Amino acid sequence: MTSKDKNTEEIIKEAARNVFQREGFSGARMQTIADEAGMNKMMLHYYFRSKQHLFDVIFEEDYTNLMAPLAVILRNPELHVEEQIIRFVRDYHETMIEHPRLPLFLIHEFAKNPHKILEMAQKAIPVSKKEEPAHPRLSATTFMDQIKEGKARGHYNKDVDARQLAVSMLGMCTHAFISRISVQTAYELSDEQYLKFLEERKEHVIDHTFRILMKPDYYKKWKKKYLKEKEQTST
Amino acid sequence: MTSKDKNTEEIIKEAARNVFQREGFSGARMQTIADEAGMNKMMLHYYFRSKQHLFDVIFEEDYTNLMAPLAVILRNPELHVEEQIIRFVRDYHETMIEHPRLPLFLIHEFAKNPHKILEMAQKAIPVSKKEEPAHPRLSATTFMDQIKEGKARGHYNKDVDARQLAVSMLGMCTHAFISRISVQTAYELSDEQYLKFLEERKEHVIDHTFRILMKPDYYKKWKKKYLKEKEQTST
DNA sequence: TTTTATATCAACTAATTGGTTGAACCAAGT
DNA sequence: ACTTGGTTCAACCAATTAGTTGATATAAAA
Repeated sequence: MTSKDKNTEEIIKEAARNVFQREGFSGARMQTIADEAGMNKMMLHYYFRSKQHLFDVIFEEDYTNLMAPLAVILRNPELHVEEQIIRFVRDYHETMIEHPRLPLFLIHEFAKNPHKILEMAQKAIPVSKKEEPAHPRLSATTFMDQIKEGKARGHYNKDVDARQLAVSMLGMCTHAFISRISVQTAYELSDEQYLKFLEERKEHVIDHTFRILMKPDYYKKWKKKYLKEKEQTST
Repeated sequence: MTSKDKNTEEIIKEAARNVFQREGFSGARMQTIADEAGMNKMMLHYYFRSKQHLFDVIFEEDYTNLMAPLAVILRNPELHVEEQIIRFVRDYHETMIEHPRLPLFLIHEFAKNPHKILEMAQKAIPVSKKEEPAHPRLSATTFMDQIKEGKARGHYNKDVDARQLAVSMLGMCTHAFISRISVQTAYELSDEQYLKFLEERKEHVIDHTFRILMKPDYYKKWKKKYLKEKEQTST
């Protein structure tokens, strides 16, 4: 039955996702996945042939569904940098609150197998025609250029480095998820409190990023406008 | 011979360190370690009994020698927060430029085995007497209190959250190391260029952190003082 | 020189773990 | 009823890998 097929396939993927994200590729055991899926080990091979293949399917799915859309925001030439940042940070947090182990999982496997995964990234994020196809890019010229422009207009700090800023922003996003246990232990937070911390963090990271990027006057103006907008959307 | 003993022991540890940091515990193979140490696999067991024990020795060594001293900076009641931040960020970068795989390695193993590693952390960083011994802490009350005081004096932004700031600072520190390949690929940097990027980053992260923390006027004053001091020390 | 303790290795064992087999099951289609 | 197709499983196999053995070298101690 194809309907039941699809179902068990999904069950397996869900279990595999959990185990892989928890243990990494080499730490994961097919038996563990089978157990958590509540079925025989054979099923995994029946539907996905090998551990490697099962992993690839899941990794690619996670990457394309969850990470790639985020990367795309920062390459969207239709959006102003400030809007790019706001959307990226928000979407990032909303996605990762649903998949808290994803950041560390992706980064770890990425580090262990850069070549293979860069290829996948290239497929998942189609490079726009104008750009050099030689090297895959993860963040964007657009982003950089717009910051240059903001400096010229006197809105942004002249001594801020766009590349350094981007790394800082990403770091601020990832760290709360990647180092969850340290943070939770250090601040003695329950799971619910930690969730609240993450929800709040979203707006803090936006704020932090803009404090780095913008000149004080422009920041104040932006903040006022931003708070007003937020109040309108929340009512 | 005890002198030769010490030597081979060090050789093994060095090889193991590399392999473990590269592959993680479950990805590492005893044979690989033996190969990279240029000796028989038996030697590893002769000197360190088991894979787990070898791993523990190295992990604890790395943690106590490299991470613990950094954590201690943020709990030092003798130092002003601003000085704490400057020293932490600098030391962090200097340490990790020497051991670029360490951050991801520690975080990954930490996430896989929080309980065991929290115990180790507790041993490595003796908790000062006044504090509640129940839960191990990674960052500090001192840090928090001083920021409160800075706000009261009107130096720091009232709406900055000390905990959020700490996570942001740590994230800004770690991310350049943890996501090296992404960053290097995105910006198309050679290894030397990446090293330069990291060297520069040190000062950027300090700057970013203070831009988040301080009110514009106070930041300007600090910056002026800071640049003057830097020029003096570099001559 | 002989003894003794440590260090080293090639070859082996034991345990783990990814992957396979062949039989049973089950739900259409005839 | 019975054939056919995909689905499921317990038991098995093969490969990998942590850990051991027993023999040999070496060099200090007697």
